[in-house]
Amino acid sequence: MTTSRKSQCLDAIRHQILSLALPPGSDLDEAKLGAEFGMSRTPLREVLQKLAGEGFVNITQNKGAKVVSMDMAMMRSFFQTAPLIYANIARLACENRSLPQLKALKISQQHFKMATRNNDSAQAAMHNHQFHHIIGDMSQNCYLIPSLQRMLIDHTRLSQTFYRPASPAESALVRQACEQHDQMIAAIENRHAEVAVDLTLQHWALSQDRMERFVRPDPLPVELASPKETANAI
Amino acid sequence: MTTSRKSQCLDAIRHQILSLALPPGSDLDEAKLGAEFGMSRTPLREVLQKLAGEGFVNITQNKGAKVVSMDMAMMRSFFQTAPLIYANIARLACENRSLPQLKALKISQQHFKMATRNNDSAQAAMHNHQFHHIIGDMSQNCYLIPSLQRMLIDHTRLSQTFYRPASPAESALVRQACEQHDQMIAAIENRHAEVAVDLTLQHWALSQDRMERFVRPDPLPVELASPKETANAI
DNA sequence: TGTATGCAATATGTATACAATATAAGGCAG
DNA sequence: CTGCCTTATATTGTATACATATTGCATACA
Repeated sequence: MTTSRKSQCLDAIRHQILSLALPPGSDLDEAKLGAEFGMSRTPLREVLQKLAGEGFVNITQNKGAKVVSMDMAMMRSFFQTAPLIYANIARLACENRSLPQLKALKISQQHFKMATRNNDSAQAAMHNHQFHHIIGDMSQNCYLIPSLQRMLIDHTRLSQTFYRPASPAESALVRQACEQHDQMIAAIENRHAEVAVDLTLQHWALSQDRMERFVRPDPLPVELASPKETANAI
Repeated sequence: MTTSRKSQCLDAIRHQILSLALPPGSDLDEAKLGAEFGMSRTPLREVLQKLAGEGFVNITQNKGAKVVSMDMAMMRSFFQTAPLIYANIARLACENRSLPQLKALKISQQHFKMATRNNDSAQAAMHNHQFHHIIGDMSQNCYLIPSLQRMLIDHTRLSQTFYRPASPAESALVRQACEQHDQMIAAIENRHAEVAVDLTLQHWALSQDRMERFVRPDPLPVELASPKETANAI
C-alpha cells in the first residue's frame, strides 16, 4: 500500500520520540527524514504537521520542527495535572468501554507483562504507553483525550528508566505496577468506576516517585573516587 | 508580509467554523479554498493540517477535511466535561497569570461588553471565545490547554444564539454573564482561586441552560396555524 | 426493474523545481 | 582584536505538474 508509508513514518518518529532516541529539543530535518523514509518533503511535512497536532513536536515558522522540550514549566504542569486527567479518564472508561476495546486492553497488558518479565525496558515502556492509550480511547471523550495523549508522551519519556530497575526493591515496584494493570482491567470490565479511579491514583503515585527521581536523581557520593579508579580515569 | 497569508487564512477558516458559516460536517475543498485565499494547495493543505491539530476539522485519508461534527456523543461529553476543564483552568490562571495577559483580558472584556450592548451577537460570541481563550493562556498548562480549546470551539458554536436574546429575561442573562466576566477578572487579578472557580462554575451554569435549549429547542405549539397565516403559506 | 461492472470525472496525494528566509562565515572598519 | 555588516550556504516555504484514489454515472445483464 502506498499510503502506509506515511503512517509508518509517523509511527517511527513517534516511537523515537517516546524512547528518547530523539531527545527533547532535537531538530527534525525535513530533507534528511525524507531521504530516510524514501518520500519527498511534501508528505513528510504533513507528517510533521500531524505530529505537531498530537503534541510530539513544535513547529516554528521558517525554523522547522523540534521535539517538544521537557523544561521546568512543563514538568510542574505534568505532576500537577496528571492525577486529574488520569482519574477522570479511568472513570469514563468504565462507563463507555466497548468489548473490542476491553479485549485490546487485555492483549496490551499481556505484551506489557511479557516485556517486564524479560527485562525489556524499552518495550515495557511502549506497551505501558499503549495500555493507557487504550484506556483513553475507552473514555470516548474527545475533549479529554488530547490532554491525556500529551500527558502520555511525557509520561513515557520520563519513565524510560522505570522498567530498567537497578535493585530488587525497584523490581518489586514494576511487579506492583503490573498487578495494578490487571486490577484496572477488572475494574473497567465490571464498571467499578470508584475502584478504577482509586487504582489509577495508586498507579500514578507509584510511578510519580520513580519519575521524580529520574528528574532529580540521588546526589553522587561526596567522597572522592578511590585511588585505583582514579588511576584508570582518562 | 508573505507569511501572514497563511495565518490570515487560518483565522478566516477558524472564524467561519466558530460562527457556523461553515456548519459542522461541511466539506472543505482544497482547490476552492486555495483559489479563495490566493495560495496554492500545498500551503493550504498545511493550514488544514493545523486546523485538524487544533480540533476544528477532521481529515480522512483520500477524503479531505470536514468541519468537526456536533453529534450526540460529542454533546454528551461536552456537558459532562466542561465544568472540570473550565474550573481547573480558572484555578491555574489565578496562579500563573502574567500582567500582559491580564491587560489583554481586560481589553477583550471591553470588546465583549461593547458587542453585547450593540446586540452584535456574532461579535459577542467571538469576543467571549477570545476572553476564555486568554484565561486558558494564563493557566500556562500545556496539557489542559488542548482540552480547553476543543471545548471552546463547541462552546462558541453552541452559544451562537446566546447573544441574540429574544426576550427581556434573556437579555438579563447576557448582562449577568458580562458581570461575571468582570468579577472573574478581579478574582484572577487578586489570585483568589476559590472565587474564580466558583464564578466559573456559575458562569457555566448560566450558559449551559441556554445551550441545551439551543440543542433541544422548546417544542412548537401544538395548535395549527391560524386561518389567515395558512392562506398565505406557499 | 434492480444490480453489478466499468469508465469518466473529480479530488486528493506526491514529487520536483524554484523562491524566500535564516544561519554561519568571512571581510572590513573602528 | 572586537564588533558589525555583507555575502554565501543551507533550510524552509510555495507553486506546479503529475500520480493515484474515490465517486458518480452510464450501460449491460440478470
